[in-house]
Amino acid sequence: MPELPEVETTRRGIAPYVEGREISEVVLRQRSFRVPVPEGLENALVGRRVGTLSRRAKYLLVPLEPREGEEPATLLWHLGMSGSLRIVNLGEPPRKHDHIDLVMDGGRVLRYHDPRRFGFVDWLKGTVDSDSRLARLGPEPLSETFDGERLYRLSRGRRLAVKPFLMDNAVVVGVGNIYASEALFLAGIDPRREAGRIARERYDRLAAAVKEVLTAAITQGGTTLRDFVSGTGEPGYFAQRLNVYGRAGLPCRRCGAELRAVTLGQRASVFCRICQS
DNA sequence: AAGGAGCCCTGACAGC
DNA sequence: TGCTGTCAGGGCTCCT
Repeated sequence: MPELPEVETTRRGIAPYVEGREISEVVLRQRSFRVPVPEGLENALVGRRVGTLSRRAKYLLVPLEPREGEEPATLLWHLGMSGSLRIVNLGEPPRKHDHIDLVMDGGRVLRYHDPRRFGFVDWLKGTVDSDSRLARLGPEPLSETFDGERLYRLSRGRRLAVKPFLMDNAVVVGVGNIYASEALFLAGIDPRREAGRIARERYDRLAAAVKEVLTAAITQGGTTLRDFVSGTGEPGYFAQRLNVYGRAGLPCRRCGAELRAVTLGQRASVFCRICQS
């Protein structure tokens, strides 16, 4: 599923095929997503040239250069939990759940696929920073502004468990259930522990663990990148490296104890009672 | 005000 | 075999 590393991989993968290209046609086979496709999006896009792609949290930002007399605008694309964007050749027939095509000049097509339709694409006028969804986001996890000191400071007085705290987008973005679980394992912290009662030193370790697991996943994403360009589908490349996520009832890779599952913030949380305290 | 619950959606799987 | 029920997930809104 598209977590931050996969959104980043997607951005890198599609950029060479869309940046600097003009959108010649838009095919919408489905308008109903978590946010409906804005009215008139097709007309607004055709004839626009795509600028340099960027990413914020799990949002992919597609800037559109203005046509004559128009303002710049940006597409805000979220892949939800089952969405993917890939490049296909013009004329390749859509498969089930291939909902949106952006046909680029030169004959390549940016194709959006999303079985569960938890994702969406929205149209931003004006500056990206003014959008309410982006304005309240915390720092990027791989930036210098995210560190143990920030986790420590923001957690004081907070009584919720550390795992949902870490998944709060106001604290740090892009850390979903998988990476929160894995980072807490690497840092040796029990996911049920009250956020406000964790020492500074342990938060230093947690921040480092978040960076470590995300960096490793982005590196692995290189594999996904090639598959996605060649259109052969995505392998479960990261699954083999998971220590706790999806492994409830199985032995801990470090100590052999049976991994336990609890629910925190309506999310399944797997951890090792021996290695995490 | 913090934090929990509900909602959106469909495929995979378990249990009958 | 085919049905029904449950779960998964991010991020938003709505409640207490």
